[in-house]
Amino acid sequence: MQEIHADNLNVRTVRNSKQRQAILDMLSRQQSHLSAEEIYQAVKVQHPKISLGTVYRNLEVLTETGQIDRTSFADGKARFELSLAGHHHHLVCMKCGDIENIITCPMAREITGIIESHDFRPMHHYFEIYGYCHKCQ
Amino acid sequence: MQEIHADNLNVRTVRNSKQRQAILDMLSRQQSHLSAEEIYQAVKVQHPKISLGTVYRNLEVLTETGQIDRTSFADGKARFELSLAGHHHHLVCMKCGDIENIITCPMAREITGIIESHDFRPMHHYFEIYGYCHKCQ
DNA sequence: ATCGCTGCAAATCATTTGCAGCAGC
DNA sequence: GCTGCTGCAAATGATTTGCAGCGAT
Repeated sequence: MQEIHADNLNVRTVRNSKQRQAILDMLSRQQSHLSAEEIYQAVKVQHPKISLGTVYRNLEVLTETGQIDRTSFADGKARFELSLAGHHHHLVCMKCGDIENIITCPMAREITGIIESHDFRPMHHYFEIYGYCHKCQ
Repeated sequence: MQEIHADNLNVRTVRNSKQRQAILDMLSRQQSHLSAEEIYQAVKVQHPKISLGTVYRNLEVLTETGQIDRTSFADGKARFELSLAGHHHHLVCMKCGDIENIITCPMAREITGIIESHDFRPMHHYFEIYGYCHKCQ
């Protein structure tokens, strides 16, 4: 019988695995925002036996540990990128699908004031702008 | 042989149907943002034979004609509401799931300026704030 | 009489999950 | 050795689509 310490209550140890490392390496070489399927295809080149399920499970762990960011887009797909960039928002091209980051954030004093006047406690937010990039106008 | 006028090139006539009207009626009695499944369940009360496929097809037509607005939320589900409210954004409660509209829009001069300096032509945008509503804090 | 719209069922797409064996620590 | 992680395959959930008949104009 194992003793119960605070340390092993609700604590899941996260191990390293070649697959998780491969996903992370791949995303650091990548500038763009990739869907789970795209990540799967790219990692498969070096790791032919990796499964899409494993990719999804790792994307979730990496999101929880804050190493990557997940964003849901209007097409109903989530896309992922390294967290390095810090907090930012997206310009999504409706023609070529390209996604560019902008570091400007709308959560300014004026807007947080309005939100709090609704008795709402904001935790996070999404701000995605859809339109046409310089190549596609 | 039918003559070809500009009027019937690429123009799809939209007819009225009891099902479409029922969906619209239902949404006007409703204040909240409903998923396709919720709309289906609600309309089924008066229209027991309506199918979920019909609901989806009508939601698409009504969105295209601008009578309703569709928004994709982070849970991967789209939700719908009458267009009456005009342009607005959402406060989404992460506990009870309630969605409140705010008419404040972050697309101010400062931000559109930054976007255009990226050579990007914005068409529309989403701004959703996730957090806790007054009941759930 | 068109042809858009319907119900039904099957198909598709993104994502999740059960399971038995393998692999970090 | 414990237990998290994997590949595989099947399950789930949201949404779409093929089809033959019905209904609005």
